Amino acid sequence: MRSARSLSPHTQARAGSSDKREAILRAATRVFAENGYFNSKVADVARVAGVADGTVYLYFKSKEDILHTIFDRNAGEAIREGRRTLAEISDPREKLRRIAAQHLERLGADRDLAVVFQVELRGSTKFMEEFSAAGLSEYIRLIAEVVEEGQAAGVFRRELKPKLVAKVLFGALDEMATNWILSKRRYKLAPLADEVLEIFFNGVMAR
Amino acid sequence: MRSARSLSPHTQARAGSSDKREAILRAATRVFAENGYFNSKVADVARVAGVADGTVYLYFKSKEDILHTIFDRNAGEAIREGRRTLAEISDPREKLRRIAAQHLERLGADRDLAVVFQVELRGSTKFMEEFSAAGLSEYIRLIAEVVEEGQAAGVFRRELKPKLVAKVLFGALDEMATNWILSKRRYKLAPLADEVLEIFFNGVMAR
DNA sequence: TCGTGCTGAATGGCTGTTCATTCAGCGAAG
DNA sequence: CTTCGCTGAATGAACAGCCATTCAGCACGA
Repeated sequence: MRSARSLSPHTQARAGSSDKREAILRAATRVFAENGYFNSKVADVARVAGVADGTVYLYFKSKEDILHTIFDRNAGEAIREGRRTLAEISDPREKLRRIAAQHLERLGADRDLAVVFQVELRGSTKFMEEFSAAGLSEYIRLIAEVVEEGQAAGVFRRELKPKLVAKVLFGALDEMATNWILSKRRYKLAPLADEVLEIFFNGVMAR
Repeated sequence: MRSARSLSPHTQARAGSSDKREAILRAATRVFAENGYFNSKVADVARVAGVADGTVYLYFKSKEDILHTIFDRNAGEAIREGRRTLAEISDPREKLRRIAAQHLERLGADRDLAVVFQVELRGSTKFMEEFSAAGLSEYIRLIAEVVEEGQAAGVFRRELKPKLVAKVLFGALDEMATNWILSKRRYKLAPLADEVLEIFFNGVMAR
């Protein structure tokens, strides 16, 4: 049922119902991040969320549905934010700078969520494919469009393939995020965006 | 072919024993690639390898041990090959070119193995950490050393951090590999090395 | 009293691992 | 050359524990 939430009109129930769903999602993100999706038990998620095992199934179809929801929510929001940002800027170089910064800021702001995105969602070709089809390819397209725009404007080299350029940038940022997660040393992720872009824009060759 | 029956009557042991082990590793690579590590049953691996379930445990301690062995073998060989190649070349730029080419050639040569490396081994922080500690960090170091060398020689920009430069290159190559796996369209992976390097060396900005 | 959200013990299927058993092939003895 | 134990690699049915999912009932507000 889609609207399992519509409770009594004048109570604060609105918050109650939604609360549990949110609690489960938050708990699942933490539990999946800590133990890995396949090693996580639904019972663990329920315990951390402070609800009974069965309650999880009042809000989600299955364990996998929880993972999907975590992905959909955050990927959707990220792409929406990206488009919004692009609309406000005209310089292609600056557009890429903002996209990269947002990318790393978002992941750097929530380590558990970052782990789920960088690690757990990639743990099987099945997830990878869905995940790739759902959000990743659109994200790459977003970047590639900015590259084309820059090429048209003459700021980016015209002989490069936009899609490939986009993947290179994404791959570099992705690697920063994965390294950050695995690193014992705690450092800020977001500032790396500029360092990556410096290489991406100007290359490593000495002039 | 399976024909590798016991060769000569007196030298059977080595080859025979090794055969089964190899068969299991090959089968596991395929099964893990197809179904994902966590969704693969030991029984499936055994069936594909043409041995009984129990036989798997004569050669491996556990299901996880199989995955580890697949990783150790191939990562070890890749790093050894990398070092060998570096020893034969002096130009840092050419060194990176060869490393990148080998990286993509190796993965492009065996799709199942590539899936295991790009997807299955990253499916949990536990694997990721071991995997990172075991081979990845050494590989990054290998690249970073070449970068330092290039900086000392004045061919690469001295203001860039070698480790970070290495990660950017690795990330870009890694992304090429992952995309290649997920792509329905069949294309050659290895040629992308030069396209990635063109961006990596010279950047995307128009002169 | 009803209705509703929630509970958590019970269920049932699944799968990694074990181990009692089989048997091919070997060397020794005749 | 033939016979005969013996060895240990290989087998695969059975085990044991795990865990996603269900559902009969509970508590509580209206």
